[in-house]
Amino acid sequence: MTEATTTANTDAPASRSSRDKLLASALACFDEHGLTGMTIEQIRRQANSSIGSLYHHFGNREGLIAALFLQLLDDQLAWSRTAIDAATTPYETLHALIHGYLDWVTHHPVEARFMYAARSEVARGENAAALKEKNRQRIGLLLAVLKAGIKSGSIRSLPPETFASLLVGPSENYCRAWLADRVQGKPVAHADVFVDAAWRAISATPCE
Amino acid sequence: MTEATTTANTDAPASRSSRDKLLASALACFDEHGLTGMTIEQIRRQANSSIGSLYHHFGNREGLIAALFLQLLDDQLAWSRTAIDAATTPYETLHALIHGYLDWVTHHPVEARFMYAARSEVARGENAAALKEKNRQRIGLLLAVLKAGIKSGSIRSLPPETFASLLVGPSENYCRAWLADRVQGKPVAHADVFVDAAWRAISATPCE
DNA sequence: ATTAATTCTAGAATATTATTCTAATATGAC
DNA sequence: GTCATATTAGAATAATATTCTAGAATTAAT
Repeated sequence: MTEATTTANTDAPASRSSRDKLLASALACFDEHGLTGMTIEQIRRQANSSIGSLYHHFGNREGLIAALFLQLLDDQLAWSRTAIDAATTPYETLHALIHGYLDWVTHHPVEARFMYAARSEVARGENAAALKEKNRQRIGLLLAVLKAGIKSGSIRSLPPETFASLLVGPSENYCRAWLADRVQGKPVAHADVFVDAAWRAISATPCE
Repeated sequence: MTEATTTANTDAPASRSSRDKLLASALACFDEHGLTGMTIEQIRRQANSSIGSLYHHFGNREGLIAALFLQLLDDQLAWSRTAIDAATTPYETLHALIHGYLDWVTHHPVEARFMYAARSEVARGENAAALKEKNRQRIGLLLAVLKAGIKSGSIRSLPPETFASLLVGPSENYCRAWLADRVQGKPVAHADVFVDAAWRAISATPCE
């Protein structure tokens, strides 16, 4: 579903593996019925697959949800990876991070809605460790940049565990609101507002 | 469960209605097994109730979850209501709002975890309207204060639909991280950081 | 190419869980 | 007390997840 949603797939539909079709089908069923409403039978039928095949690939319902979640998480990180790696200053890093996040959600609303809905279940299930590891990588990368900024004086000293929340908290909150139809403007349309707010929150000299 | 967690209940346990016992039991089962893992049978047994009673009060599983969610939402709003009403300036309002939120989550971790987990399901179920109405009330109150602030020049002009995210986004994000054991410090311990960040985000003169 | 090992698919059988349904019991109004 | 209504009970049923066994496809080795 990664490929299918991000690019026009040049391969014939039949070339998509059974596993991928099941993941794509799970996402579609989630969109239609919600996380608790979607059933194994629906997913299996829409993927033209069998119960046996589904359980062979994913073990159980939770495994299917976790697999979809982790794949989407990789997608999301890859989306802004290039821009983040190209950034040289803390501000550029922050800009790439937030803009990339807002942009990904704007272009993948169903995927994002699924991730918000599934995260807490994944975090307590069998694959909790895999999720924690990916989180640590992301946070580690970010904290390194910020600590350098603190030393150089461009970023003020704050409790390290609050940095991530200050940076992406407003963006995440707005994305959730958008996906729940509580606000109308696409997330990426407010990128400047959220980048600016993040910079004000952590910059030593926000008014210059 | 509301009473039980916020105050020492002076009534005898038997005085608690069957409905309330079911709600309390649902919360406990959620804590132990997660939203998708908790079963009607578990909830019924822990509440010393019957299947018929449960369905009489809540209609179905979704109704039970929604009832618990909406009750906790009222709890949460009431928690900081006094402080918010007492506030006279935009900064005081903002302070009361954020501090109250962080304080409630800190003192009601299980309830908060449940709310984060259940919100998206409630938002698409039968009780979506009830949730939307409560949200509108909260947002409306807030926007009134902010618009007055913009007119008086103390708050800068921003897209109205981004205000709520700028104010509570970081706090909410941090609370989720805390409840998922990704950070250690209690949310309310960082209240100053988040109040300050919110003020920087929306103030016309953050550096004075 | 043939065999053997492995992976994958199928779907009936089973187990688990949610929900319905009917009857009985309490509660409150008059 | 009698009626009406609300509540409780739990067996019966329906919906759903999971297991299990067998067979088909694929791969690797010779």
